[in-house]
Amino acid sequence: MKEKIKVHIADDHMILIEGIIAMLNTDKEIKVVGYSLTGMQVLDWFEKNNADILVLDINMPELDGIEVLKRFNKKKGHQRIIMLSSYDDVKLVKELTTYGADGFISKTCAGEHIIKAIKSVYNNTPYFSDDIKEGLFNLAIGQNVADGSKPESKATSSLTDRELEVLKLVAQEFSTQEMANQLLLSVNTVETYRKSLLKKLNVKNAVGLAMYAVKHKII
Amino acid sequence: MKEKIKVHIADDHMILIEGIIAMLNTDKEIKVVGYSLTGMQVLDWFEKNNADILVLDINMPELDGIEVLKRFNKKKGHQRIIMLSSYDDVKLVKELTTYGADGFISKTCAGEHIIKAIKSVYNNTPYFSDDIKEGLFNLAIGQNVADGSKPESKATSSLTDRELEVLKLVAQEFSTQEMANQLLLSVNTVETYRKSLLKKLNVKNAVGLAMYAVKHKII
DNA sequence: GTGTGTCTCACGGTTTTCCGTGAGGGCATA
DNA sequence: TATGCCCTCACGGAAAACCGTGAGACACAC
Repeated sequence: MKEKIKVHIADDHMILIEGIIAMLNTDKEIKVVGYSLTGMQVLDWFEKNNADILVLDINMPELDGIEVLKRFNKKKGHQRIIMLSSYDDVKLVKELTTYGADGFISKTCAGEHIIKAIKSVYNNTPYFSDDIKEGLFNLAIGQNVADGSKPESKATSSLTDRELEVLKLVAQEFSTQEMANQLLLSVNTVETYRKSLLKKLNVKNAVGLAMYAVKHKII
Repeated sequence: MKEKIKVHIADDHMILIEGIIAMLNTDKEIKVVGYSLTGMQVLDWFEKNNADILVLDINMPELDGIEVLKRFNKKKGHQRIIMLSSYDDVKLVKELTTYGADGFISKTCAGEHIIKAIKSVYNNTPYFSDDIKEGLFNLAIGQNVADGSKPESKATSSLTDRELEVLKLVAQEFSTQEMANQLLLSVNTVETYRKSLLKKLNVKNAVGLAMYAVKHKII
């Protein structure tokens, strides 16, 4: 009998982790060897231990799955990573694959997909759950395919400190005037940052900024 | 041997449901007799079937747990309801208990708490998980207890169909003019809905609306 | 049949956002 | 030292959002 596939699970919901463990343990070829509730825990765990597969939730407080993925990639061994997405982070898929994600499953799909995904990526075959595929398809036919994602995500981390501050405040319903007071800046200056953000993030208005902040866990 | 406690589970994440089922089935006194992925499914299910306990997620698309709870209460039989909260909906606890919620558990706590909660409320003892208790405590000492939450959350699910449509569009960066075109309405009318939303949801601007939509999984 | 609520629209006014453009100072690095 | 990037601020104008108020039509419930 060959060795079992060693899996580590990261999600901020203990209940979900327990559920996945219970499910995975019904499969003879898979063994859960650890879990983490935060991004930091994941990195810590992999300092001292190892697993073949990391099932990684995108949405976690503090250090989110995206950030973990990025840091992981740098010193990546032979581990494969499956991203768990809570809402449809379809736009992120392309970007995250470049960072080394090997599979995507949405939490809304049945648990058996996790087992499928694990076995698939373990055999070097990327796995995408059906709704992710569908989302990608819709994205492709709905708008231009070969543009947005790249420059948009490229800009993602190219925000300056001030821009980031303003972005956070915008997403908290503050007006330009209020932000100026809070940051001890001129209203004009805050407006400049706002304009810069609109352009960089390629959104139409403050709502777009707020949604961006949510998606990227800036707030 | 006495009859098992019949449980119905409602959550929009299939994986979570499967996990909870796997866990609950390890307990001899509990039996999962059904599950739902949406609020509507819950109501439909209880039209034809019955359970002792309903484990109800607060955050579900379309008809959320709060609304289900309200409608449920009206024609409630002897069922007990345990609310599953994903983020700390501490402010809602008081209100939801008045609507008939018998227990609260946060998804961040271990799964065994669900079992405890089920047995507890089945014996007519309300159950609150530790972090919910802690949250309530912090709320109590941190700020005034008996204020805001009521009017704010009361409005929560009392949005009309049109308001909900507008809310969705606002959260997608559409301007009033664009919404008017899309909904075949006058700009004035759309503005009316927008104003109504601002008041009902007690937010300051479009960003507030968008954030509300995100929190309540309307988009 | 009288109220309650939703949907629809209007008007006038204030405030805020959005847009373009320009510009000086500081700091790093090529 | 020159180039580039960031931070800071300004002005003027167009567009949109925000605010209050009122009102007609329809439906449903008490």
